[in-house]
Amino acid sequence: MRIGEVGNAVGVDTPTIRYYESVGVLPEPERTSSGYRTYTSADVERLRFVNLARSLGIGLDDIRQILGLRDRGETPCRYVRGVLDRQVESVDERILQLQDLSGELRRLQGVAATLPDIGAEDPCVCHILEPAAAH
Amino acid sequence: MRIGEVGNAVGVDTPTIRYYESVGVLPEPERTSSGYRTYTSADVERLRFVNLARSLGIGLDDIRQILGLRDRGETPCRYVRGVLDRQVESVDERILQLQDLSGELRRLQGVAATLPDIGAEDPCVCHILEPAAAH
DNA sequence: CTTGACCTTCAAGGAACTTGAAGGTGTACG
DNA sequence: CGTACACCTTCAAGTTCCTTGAAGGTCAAG
Repeated sequence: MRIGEVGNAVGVDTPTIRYYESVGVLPEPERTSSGYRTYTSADVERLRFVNLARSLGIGLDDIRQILGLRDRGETPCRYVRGVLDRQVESVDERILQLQDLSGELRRLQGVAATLPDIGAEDPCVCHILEPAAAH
Repeated sequence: MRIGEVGNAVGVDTPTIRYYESVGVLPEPERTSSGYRTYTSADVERLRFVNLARSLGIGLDDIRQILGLRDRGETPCRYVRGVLDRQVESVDERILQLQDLSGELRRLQGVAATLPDIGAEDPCVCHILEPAAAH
């Protein structure tokens, strides 16, 4: 299988596959005599795993760790549990931050709807945003 | 006022202030004879505005636009409204994505809690994550 | 006169790709 | 046989918004 087919099969574009290889998340594949990369079905599964883990927001460093443990015949389960715990925590924190942000932005939209445009002679940058600083 | 005082007053560290200057969001300030940057209270207000807008997730390009309009005596209100609309949309979309992600991660935590560690002879990378691909 | 806090510049790093340039390969069609 | 055309190669640089580090100048206090 060539790189484009693999990409289509898994849903990852070709520069990204080469990038994963360059950072050591995927191994260097065999090549045809003309230099094209050729992949086995095991490679495809590995990429599928990487893609899944990325979609869960797991970083390439953690993925490399998990795969490395597995390659050395070890069981990455404990490590994976730790990664999941950290991940849930940071995602939930990020959600709270964004909910605050969304509320504030909507409040400002409301302000913007009732306010006229400021005049050119007005010294403040923006009547919409600046009262927000009063917080 | 020197750069450190300005940073303390607004809550932005000094490399970041220099960075804002380097990308054209803040103007080049006056210097003392020995080369230290000196800021006016107008500069401080401008930085305060930049910091507020950043905390709303508004990008430096948009901020530069808003400030540029203002500097040319124009009223950035219409532009600001557009930025706000785009921002609300993208933040809300991001929240939905993260909520999905959080649910999936919690589901996997549950799976991980009931599963034993895989054995070293097991061919799959991870019993915790891989069933997630069945989605 | 030295210590220490503060300032300067320039360069590189970080996360995870994305984009672009310049060029080789493989195959189907006329 | 030639030539489109899709696909592949490598290397380098760009993206976003800073952060960190190195190497060194300035200034007030003790």
